[in-house]
Amino acid sequence: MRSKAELGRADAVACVELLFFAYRDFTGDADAVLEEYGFGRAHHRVLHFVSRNPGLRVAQLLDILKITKQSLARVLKQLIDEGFIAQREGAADRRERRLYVTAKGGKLTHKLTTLQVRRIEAAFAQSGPETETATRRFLLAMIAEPDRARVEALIGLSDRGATKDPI
Amino acid sequence: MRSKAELGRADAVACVELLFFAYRDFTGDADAVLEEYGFGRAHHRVLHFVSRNPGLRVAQLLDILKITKQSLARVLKQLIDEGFIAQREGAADRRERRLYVTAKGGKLTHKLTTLQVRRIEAAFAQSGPETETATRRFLLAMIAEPDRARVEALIGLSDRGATKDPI
DNA sequence: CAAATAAGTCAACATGACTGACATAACCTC
DNA sequence: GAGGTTATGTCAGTCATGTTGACTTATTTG
Repeated sequence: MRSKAELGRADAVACVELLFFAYRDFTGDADAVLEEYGFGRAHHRVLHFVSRNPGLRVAQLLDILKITKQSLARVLKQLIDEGFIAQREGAADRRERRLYVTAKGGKLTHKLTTLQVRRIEAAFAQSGPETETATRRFLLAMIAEPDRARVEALIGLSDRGATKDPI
Repeated sequence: MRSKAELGRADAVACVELLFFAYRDFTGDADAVLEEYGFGRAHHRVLHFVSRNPGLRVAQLLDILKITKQSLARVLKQLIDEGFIAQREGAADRRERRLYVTAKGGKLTHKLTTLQVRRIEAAFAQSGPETETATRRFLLAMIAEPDRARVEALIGLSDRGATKDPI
């Protein structure tokens, strides 16, 4: 029992390690499946965000992922060439290449998401369902502004709607 | 209000994204400092775990990091050459090269840890101190066995003792 | 002494980041 | 309509960090 609401350094260090191991295993499930397709985590991120935001522009995706367009180009090209992602000209601005997952891409994304969702659900089942709200508030608070607001809006939307799965 | 204690898929997907963004920003603070030293995240991980477990054997470190010894060799050699980590022969078994942070290495580790701890503390301050226990339980539950037990023991120890900072 | 173990090393390779420079098409503004 | 801006794509080279496979050395253990 510490007197203050403040964390001891040791407690915070524990969280550092928890985050490291939790994230490593969180991504591990999907990594294994991706390997079968010859894809990596970079492909997964692209699939995920395109699937979640159909019609996403390349520039927006770059902003979300915080990588350079040269880095994105390689994985995006592969995903397009192999038919997981499709591009369509923007209706208003024909310079834009709006990104969409194809049926094939949506299927893979769904498979990957399901793995991650399962681990999260299993974790909450074990830690107690009441830990969900707290965890979400903490994770959101960990995100640096100005992304926090954007993420809040992103997940805020999906919280309400029906299961708007990408496929 | 969902009728069950079960998460909706949309809620779990929200957690997927929260984890992605939270982890990205969590590591970002330290990455910036590491760059000044010409180090990367790999060096940070080595420093962290050696600092937390003085006298760690190479084989144990490999097991924690789940990388090959050839991968470790490169970063470890740099850290040793530049005086951040020291090796000492095992007392009982002279084949072992027990790893320790030097004063220099401890200082850097402390600096990096402080950055991460600050973000975590700021996050809890914002999400409410009552979210701490819940978050820690969730993160622990996210870790796959058999690591979960090991991590539990690791942080369990440090939870109690006085601030056993590595330097 | 032989075998197993702890660690180190050499070489080659893959992935996914990066910088910098430049190309193309479409839009916008004067 | 010319000229600048924007969205995107691409070429070329580099770096960090991971991989496999093969082999060495020192030491402990059976």
